[in-house]
Amino acid sequence: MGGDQVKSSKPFRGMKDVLPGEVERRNTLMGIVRAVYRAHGYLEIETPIVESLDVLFGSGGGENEKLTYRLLKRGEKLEINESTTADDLCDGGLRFDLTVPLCRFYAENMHRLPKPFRSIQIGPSFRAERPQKGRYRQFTQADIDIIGDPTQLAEIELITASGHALHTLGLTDFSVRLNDRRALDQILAKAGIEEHLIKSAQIALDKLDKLPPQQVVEELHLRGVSSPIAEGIVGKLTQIPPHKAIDAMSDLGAEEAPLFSLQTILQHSSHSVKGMRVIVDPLCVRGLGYYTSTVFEVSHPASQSSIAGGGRYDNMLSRFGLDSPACGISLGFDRILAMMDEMRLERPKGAKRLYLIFDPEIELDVALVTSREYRKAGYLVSMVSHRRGSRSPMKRLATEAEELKRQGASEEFWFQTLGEDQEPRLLMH
RNA sequence: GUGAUCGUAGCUCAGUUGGUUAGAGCGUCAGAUUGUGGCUCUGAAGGUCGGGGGUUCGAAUCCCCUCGGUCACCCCA
Repeated sequence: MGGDQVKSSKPFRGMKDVLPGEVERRNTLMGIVRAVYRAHGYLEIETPIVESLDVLFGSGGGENEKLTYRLLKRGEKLEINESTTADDLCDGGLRFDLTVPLCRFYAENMHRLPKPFRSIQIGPSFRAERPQKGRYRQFTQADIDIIGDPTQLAEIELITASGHALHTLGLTDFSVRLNDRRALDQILAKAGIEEHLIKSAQIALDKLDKLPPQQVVEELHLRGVSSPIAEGIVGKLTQIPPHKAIDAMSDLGAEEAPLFSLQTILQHSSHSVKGMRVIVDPLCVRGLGYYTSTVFEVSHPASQSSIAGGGRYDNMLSRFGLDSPACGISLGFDRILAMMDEMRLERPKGAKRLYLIFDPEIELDVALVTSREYRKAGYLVSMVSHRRGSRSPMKRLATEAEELKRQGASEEFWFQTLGEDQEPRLLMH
């Protein structure tokens, strides 16, 4: 080490350290989500954070390729001199979501899995984007997926379970926007938009809930849609009354199959969770290319960006030679946490943390026995060594407890000084 | 990836038109005091002013580059 310059201790760009109090809180909330999902019959799995680029870019990669962290080949396979493109140098990458790995996992292990398979996956994904509020380069997703159910029952179950999870976290007033890509495709085709522009046009139309219509018309034009068509379609789509979306979509040229599907999902999921609103929104698009029909997005007034999203991706398993329908929804865990922080939602009381203050010179044995008893009784016990007569540790303990609470911990803090107190006394809650 | 903005002690920030040894509060450490624990008093430690280069007699302060944070776009959890 001698002579080396001191290294920066900051985390890598876009990455975050997580402090003890935050971890407490994350674990608590994650536990709630996990418990709700398990109660709905889902089974938790884990997949590696690294997948081969072949798997990750299986189809239409597009935007994903840019956002993927790649792993250099190792050893002799790494031929820097003869390689010309990044992809020649790399064979693996960090997953950018949990859906692609799930499909690979299912294809590999389906013989040992129930059918249909309801999975839970909670873990980090990585995207090489420029960091921003509510956008990190590493972020935690909590996914549930159903593989092997082609009916709308899958969507209904997913919406119900994730709504239930959000509700159990203490959230209300969130809404699920629901759409079917096939319907929007049909509407746009009917409106005269050329086949190859439909995808692009949808991305522009997705912004209608944030931008003024005129701006969206301009963007459509930039993307190659002629002005009269752009104005026409924007005009019609913005006039759709929320409660008659399905009828309106039918009038605009959407066919029966997707509309019936939407109707079924809407009907059975809209009253399934208290505090959750489900609406059909013909403008809900979602960027990921792999969705085939149903898409949904969950938003909350306290968060600018969506807090969950998902949809049906019936073709993805075909990458692995399977012909299975699949559908899933992903909670943006970090976003939900950040939002709940800002809302200053009341937190459920956590465990009791006890500082057991003792004099190491005369009471070590008593302290060890006592702390074991308190642990058995359910306390989280920290032994605090403090020589009798020296400065009281109370201030330090109080300050540290406050810091933990600031970070997000929700436990009660207790203390007991051996030789003085007969029982734990409340420090703060 | 494009654009904007910011970056001073562990934390929150001051720092006047560039001018002598860069400040405060909180926290930390030491000592004193306090008979109901986190009070009070005194003192101390702690800063390559994100990093590098330039302009200048002289830069935290002006210019360039770079790294990092924040925000918008893109896209998305």
